[in-house]
Amino acid sequence: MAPRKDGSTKKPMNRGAWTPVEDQKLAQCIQTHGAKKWKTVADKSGLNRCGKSCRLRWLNYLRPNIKRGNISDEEEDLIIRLHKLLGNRWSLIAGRLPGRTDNEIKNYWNSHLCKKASHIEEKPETSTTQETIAQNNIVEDIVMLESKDSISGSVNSDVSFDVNEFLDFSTEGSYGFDWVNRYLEFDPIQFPENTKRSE
DNA sequence: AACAGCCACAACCGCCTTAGT
DNA sequence: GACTAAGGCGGTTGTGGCTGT
Repeated sequence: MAPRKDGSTKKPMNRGAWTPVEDQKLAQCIQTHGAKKWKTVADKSGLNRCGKSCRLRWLNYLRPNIKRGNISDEEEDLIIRLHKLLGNRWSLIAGRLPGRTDNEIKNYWNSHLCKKASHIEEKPETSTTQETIAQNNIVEDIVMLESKDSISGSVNSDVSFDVNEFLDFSTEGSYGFDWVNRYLEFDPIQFPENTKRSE
């Protein structure tokens, strides 16, 4: 077997499905060391798993407040809309869906929504040039906001929403749908002022 | 009942970015 | 500024379960 790219040529790491015992050990270790120092967590847990693997397991499965399965129609609709805006930026999309992981959304997209979306794509009755330009601006806004998490308040004077509110999905109730409705439910013909920024 | 094909999901891989020195 | 290790992300693969024949 060729040496792994991560440089670990020594003792082989555990791979494959996680056992309940491993989950328990990992959770305990994260409680002690925090969910950030994955190298430390991997070392101290004694699981013989790499940091990456621990991180993935925690983020996708063990993390508290995680929602599993039963993606609602509302969430599904949001995923489709966000994917139309953001493309395969799964982590960004997941950031708008509290309790959902990028991996889960990615899987759900690939297995459920990919065909559905391409169906919709085949008859792009609502896609106008104006809307496309507006959507591109929204994507730029989102990416920019993600990179400016230290800045509070309005980043772009043309964008009339609060950044902290925009990025705060910590509360179960907020759900993150308001902002997207504000963006996505506008009709460029009915609300031409929404597309002004593209001029 | 047995088998093949399909589907869903967990996990891994490799690349890129970021942080630390 | 250069280098290295770790983290983060998207793409891909492996596998178990389900369904149809």
